[in-house]
Amino acid sequence: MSPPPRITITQVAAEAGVSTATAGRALGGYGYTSNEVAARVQAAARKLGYKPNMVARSLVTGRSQTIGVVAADIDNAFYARVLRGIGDVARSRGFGVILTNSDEKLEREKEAVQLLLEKRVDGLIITPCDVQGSEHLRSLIAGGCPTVQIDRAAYNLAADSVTVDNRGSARDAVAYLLKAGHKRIGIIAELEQLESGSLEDFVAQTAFSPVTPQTLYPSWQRLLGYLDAHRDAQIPVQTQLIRRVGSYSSEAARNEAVRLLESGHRPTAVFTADGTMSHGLMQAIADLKIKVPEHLSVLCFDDLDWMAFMQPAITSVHQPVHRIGSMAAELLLARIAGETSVPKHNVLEARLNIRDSVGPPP
Amino acid sequence: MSPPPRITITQVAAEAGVSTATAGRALGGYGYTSNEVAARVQAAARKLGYKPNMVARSLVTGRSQTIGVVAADIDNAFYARVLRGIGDVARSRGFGVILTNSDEKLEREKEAVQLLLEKRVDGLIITPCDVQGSEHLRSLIAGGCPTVQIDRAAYNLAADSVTVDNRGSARDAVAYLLKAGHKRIGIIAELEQLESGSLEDFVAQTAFSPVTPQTLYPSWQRLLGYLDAHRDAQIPVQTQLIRRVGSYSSEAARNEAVRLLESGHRPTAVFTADGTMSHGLMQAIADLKIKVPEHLSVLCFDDLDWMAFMQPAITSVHQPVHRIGSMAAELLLARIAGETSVPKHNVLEARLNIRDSVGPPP
DNA sequence: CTGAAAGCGCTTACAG
DNA sequence: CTGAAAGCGCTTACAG
Repeated sequence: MSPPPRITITQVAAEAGVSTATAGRALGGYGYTSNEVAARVQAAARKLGYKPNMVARSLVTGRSQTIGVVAADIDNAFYARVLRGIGDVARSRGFGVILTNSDEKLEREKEAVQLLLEKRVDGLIITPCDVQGSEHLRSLIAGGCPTVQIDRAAYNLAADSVTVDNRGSARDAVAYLLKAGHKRIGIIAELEQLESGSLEDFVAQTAFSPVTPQTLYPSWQRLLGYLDAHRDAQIPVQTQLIRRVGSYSSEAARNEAVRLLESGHRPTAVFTADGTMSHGLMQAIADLKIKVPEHLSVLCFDDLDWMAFMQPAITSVHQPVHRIGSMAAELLLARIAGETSVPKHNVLEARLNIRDSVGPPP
Repeated sequence: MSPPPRITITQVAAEAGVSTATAGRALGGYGYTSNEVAARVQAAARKLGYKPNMVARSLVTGRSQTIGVVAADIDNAFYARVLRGIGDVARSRGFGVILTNSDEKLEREKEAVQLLLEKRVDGLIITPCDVQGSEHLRSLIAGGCPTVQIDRAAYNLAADSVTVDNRGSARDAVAYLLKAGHKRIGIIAELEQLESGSLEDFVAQTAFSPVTPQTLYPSWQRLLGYLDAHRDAQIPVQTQLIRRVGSYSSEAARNEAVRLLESGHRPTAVFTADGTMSHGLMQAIADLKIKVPEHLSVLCFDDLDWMAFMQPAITSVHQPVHRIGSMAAELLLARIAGETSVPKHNVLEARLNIRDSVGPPP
């Protein structure tokens, strides 16, 4: 009933009649061993049911064969799929994955990074929840911990990143709606933090000078694409059609969407800037019993083709989410293995998934 | 540019002018220290930027403050949410979580368990992919590793489990459809493995003797509930309405649903036994342009209220998925802390989420 | 309350 | 190719 004592390499060595050093070499895949001795040691290990203790190995080698992940929220389908990509790569390379959630809270993120550091991960993949205040990330990297950012890239941080072309894909999506004849296109997006100035300032300012998108969060970058498309088509932007939800909450998005659709300025089409916003819009449409696309055209950022199951079908922008994860993991493992080229910002293309459902304005 | 050397407790001790033992006591939260010394050590630690090395601590204490999770597929919303529950509890108790995927493959599951064992997790939470052939789990537990099963419980395994009342909730759901007047109710479920005998045998057999549900997979248990409801209502079961998809694939479910809905025996209502099957059915309904509930009533097992956004709304069975995860984690942590009562099979209730959409048969 | 010593289970130079 | 010794960074008895 009591847990049987674990077998150590010392016991295997004794059983095989060799030193622990030799047993280690025969079992651990390092150093040289004669075939004869190796076989004897392996037989002894099998006989005793020896399992290596990676904790001890980590202590001496200084490497844990583990990567840490700080996701915003694993219960969000985007991160779930990203994690799948990470996990697939990690498994194939014999690495473990430690998962934490930040909930977009800086405090949580710091705690998570702290935990991962104490557990001595060999590197980490993170969704920085604040692209400005990333002092702890800076010191992390200064401390020599390989780090890959995902979905966002903190300003001025010398770390790799894997993101999607937010601005370009949003531009394409909105251009598609404009081309179908829509002139009043709503946008529902998170758009929480802005370094300074109001939304109106932001819109006015970008009409003249191109903003550096590096400093912006994905939702702001997607808004930029929305503005780009309007400028290209020479259609004026109406700020009351731009709706800031303020958080990644489908409930909040639903409320904001209802307000937009019930306002006196009801758009003829709506663009949602991420899967959560899309979720909220769908609820609002169901609440208000609006027919798509007869009464309203919809173009969703739809990470996982959820919306594809909706009746009627809607047009969507599809991100290569699994690829984001696998690419980040591959990059990180390369860094861990000693790849020392300068940090790269990898931007993946999103795909506009045309269906039969963007109609002309009613 | 080179990674600055890590600070160890030895250096902190030197800086504070005490022994490493004392420094450890002041920093590690064990043993006694005078306030004066503790303060001096903490000051030294802060000054040098000391971060404890949990790997070293683990080696000596034999505990890693980490739990391992073997999920079938983190990209499945069910597991993503379960993992959220696990992660929330783990974080609040200072534990890390190592995640692995088995993809319902026994080989993968074994590798995953092996990895977790080598990393010396303090316990693990697992979705056994085979409720019969669980020899490796048996030896795991014999080895003294606290283990909690989730979603399924392997036959005759002396380990805790957290599952939902599959049979009861399916019975209630199907009874609801029967009460609305439906007599031809299709069921779409995974129903892959069966110990022995055909589906027909299974149905015939349960008409007389109650099967022990412990030995069954969730999808079979839900089929049992389907059969229960029919027996209670004295409505004969038609086996051609029972569709075995054979895997947790929404694509396969879609094909099977199309076949069911295009067959000469088209049902007036369909019950889907899990989120993936529900997904597939929705696609089939869109493919065939079937109107719900005018042409077909639908009752879905809908873990995450995905279906709730569908137009029109459908009735669903909602599982307490986050709770499954948090409960499993709490149970596991209690075991790790030394709780030694006999293993418990915890069965959570699923909630029938009535909407306005189950109509009478057309 | 504090320190010297031993030890957790491995790997790593260093001799041979 | 193999072994004796030292050491990774902590914690744990054991004295004092």
